[in-house]
This record gives sequence, C-alpha cells and structure tokens, in this order.
Amino acid sequence: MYERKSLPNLNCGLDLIGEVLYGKWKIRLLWFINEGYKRPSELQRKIPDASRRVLNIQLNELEEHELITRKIYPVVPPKVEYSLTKLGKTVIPVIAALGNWGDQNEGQLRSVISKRLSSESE
Amino acid sequence: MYERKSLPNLNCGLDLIGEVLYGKWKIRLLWFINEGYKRPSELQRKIPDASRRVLNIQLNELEEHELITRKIYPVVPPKVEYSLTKLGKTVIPVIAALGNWGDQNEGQLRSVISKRLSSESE
DNA sequence: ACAATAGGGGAGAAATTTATCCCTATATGA
DNA sequence: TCATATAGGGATAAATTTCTCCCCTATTGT
Repeated sequence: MYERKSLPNLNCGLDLIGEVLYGKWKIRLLWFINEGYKRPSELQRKIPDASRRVLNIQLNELEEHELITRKIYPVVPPKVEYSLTKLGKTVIPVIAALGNWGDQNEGQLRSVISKRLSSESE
Repeated sequence: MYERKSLPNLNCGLDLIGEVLYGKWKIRLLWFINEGYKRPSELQRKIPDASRRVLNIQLNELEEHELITRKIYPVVPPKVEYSLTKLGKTVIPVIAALGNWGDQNEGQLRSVISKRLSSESE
C-alpha cells in the first residue's frame, strides 16, 4: 500500500466525506453493494473498467473506514460477501443525490464535457 | 495542461457529476464562491493549502464546464470575479448534502480515518 | 529604486492513484 | 491433464494530479 507523505486536512464535513469517498470507484462500489451485488467477482463484472487490483484496494479502504464489512465463508473456492454497515447505509442517499443531479442535467453535462475533451488536443 | 491518454466513462449520472466535480479543490471552490468569495485572491486565502496554480487550473475547468463564469474588470491592478452559473447553483444543495453527512458523522469519521492513518506506517 | 498587490501561465519535479503482470490455493468439469 | 472460477497480494509501470519555482503586466506606496 502507498504511504502518504502529507497528511490530509480534516477541517470540515466536506473534508471528512472526501477522505472516505475519494477514489475512482468507491462510490460505485457502495452503490452496487447497496443494490445487492455483494461478491467481489460480481462487483468486478459490474465495473469492468476498473482493474481487479484497484477494486480490492478500494474495498479494503471502505472496510477500514467502516462503510462496509466483509464476511468470509470458509469454503473452496473461496466466497466473500460485502455488506453496508450502518454508517455505509446512511451515505447511500447522498450518493443518490449526486447521481440524480447528474441525471437531471445529463444533456448540458454531456455537451460541456465533450466540448472540453475535444478542445484538449489543441 | 495535461492531455489524457484514456477517455472517461460517461455512462450514468454519477459519471457525469464525477467528471465535473472530481478535483481536489473544486467542491470547496464552488462552496466559497457561493458564500460570496468571488475574487481569486480571496479564494486563495480561504484555501491556503492549495497552491495558487492548481486553484487557477481548477477554476478554469469549472468555467469550461459551465459551473461558474469569470468576469474580468479592465482595471489595474487586475480584478476578476467568479459567479455561479444557473447550473452551478443547482449543484450547491448536493454539496451541502455531502457536507452535512460529514458533519453529522464527524465523530465516527475522525475515529476511523485516524485509525487508518496510523496503521499506514506498519 | 524597490517591494507589494493583482491575475495568470510554462516547465518540470514530486506525490498520488490506477493499471499490468505474475503468483498463491483448491475444487470442478472437459 | 489442463482450463476455469474464486479471492487476493507483491512488484513495478504508467497515468494523472498537484506542487514549486520562475516569469510577465502595471500601479501604488515607501
């Protein structure tokens, strides 16, 4: 695991939520776990653009931050299931608010994003 | 400016909001602009941990994504003021939801974050 | 003359995050 | 016997983001 050279700022609520949710795939992981996709392999199939490695790392971090728990079944082949903790469940409505804003403004957002992407190569 | 080598995924609302809000200081910039801190130098004083350079870059991106507008006053020394656009104003309640969640769970969050930070050095 | 203030950009270093590749173990099915 | 599925870690490369340093403009105050 990478060891930080500088400490994060934790002054306000925004800093705190940023510290536990900042990560390319964490929000989606929480979302899909909430939808019932609990096993690592299921989550990897739901998020094919992420490498297996990073999903594991981010799942570990979510667990250390007590947003999810991991249950290991002592069977072969191995079976693991993640669930939201009490704290994790409370963050779902916040994620829903993010997704709703994106959905409601989909047209304009796609427009400005693609405009910026195409002007990048200038 | 950095030129991306891989394109972002823009499948759902979460991807879209991520694309315009992902950046270490963007949420805070929007928040402080909404609170009335409009000039770059004011924003830099409000966010002293960010380098001047990155704030400029992220302000530019927010402008290109049409969340804020820049008004330039033709005076010397130069004066610039940012304001939220119509789209930018609609994202403020979403940011508030993030901050509220962080505030409401401050105790537990500080605990788990510091636990993880201290175990990093093992 | 010189520093301070205001806004901003370029180059390159450093930090951080994500991706790739390889390796572990066991059971089942072809 | 060999591939597949399952979960996951180590080492290292690559991508991406952020930081540091330096430079430019013009005015006001010391």
